Amino acid sequence: MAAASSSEESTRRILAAVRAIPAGSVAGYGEVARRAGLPGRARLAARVLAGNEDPALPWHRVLRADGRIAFPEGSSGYREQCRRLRAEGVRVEAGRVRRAKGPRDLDEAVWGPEQ
DNA sequence: ACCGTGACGAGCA
DNA sequence: ATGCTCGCCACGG
Repeated sequence: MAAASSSEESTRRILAAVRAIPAGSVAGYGEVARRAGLPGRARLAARVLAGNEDPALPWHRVLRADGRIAFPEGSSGYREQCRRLRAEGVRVEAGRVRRAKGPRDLDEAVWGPEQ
């Protein structure tokens, strides 16, 4: 699949990738970018979310690669994201999504729905 | 055109 | 785990 060219299309693809994250699971910015056909463009994914206005977009399911919430702790965005994630049954502790411990498939198991 | 900034990420100390 | 550097790139000043 060819990489997206116009910024408009990149934005469209990134939004589609975010909408594709199932409720109860999360994805990293870089992962979203990859799924959008834009490897290495995590910052673009972040920018797109920052400018999004669609209230139906599940932006709260996107986290940093280390599982932490990207907003500064205590900010309104931080609190809102925490709240929305918990409402979907995602475990959040100290601004970071709780992953089960132990070896597992890195992608699906780590970022998949809480077990 | 240059530079600082940012809802980032991988690598390395 | 924590912190830093560097790569990435769109934007605003």
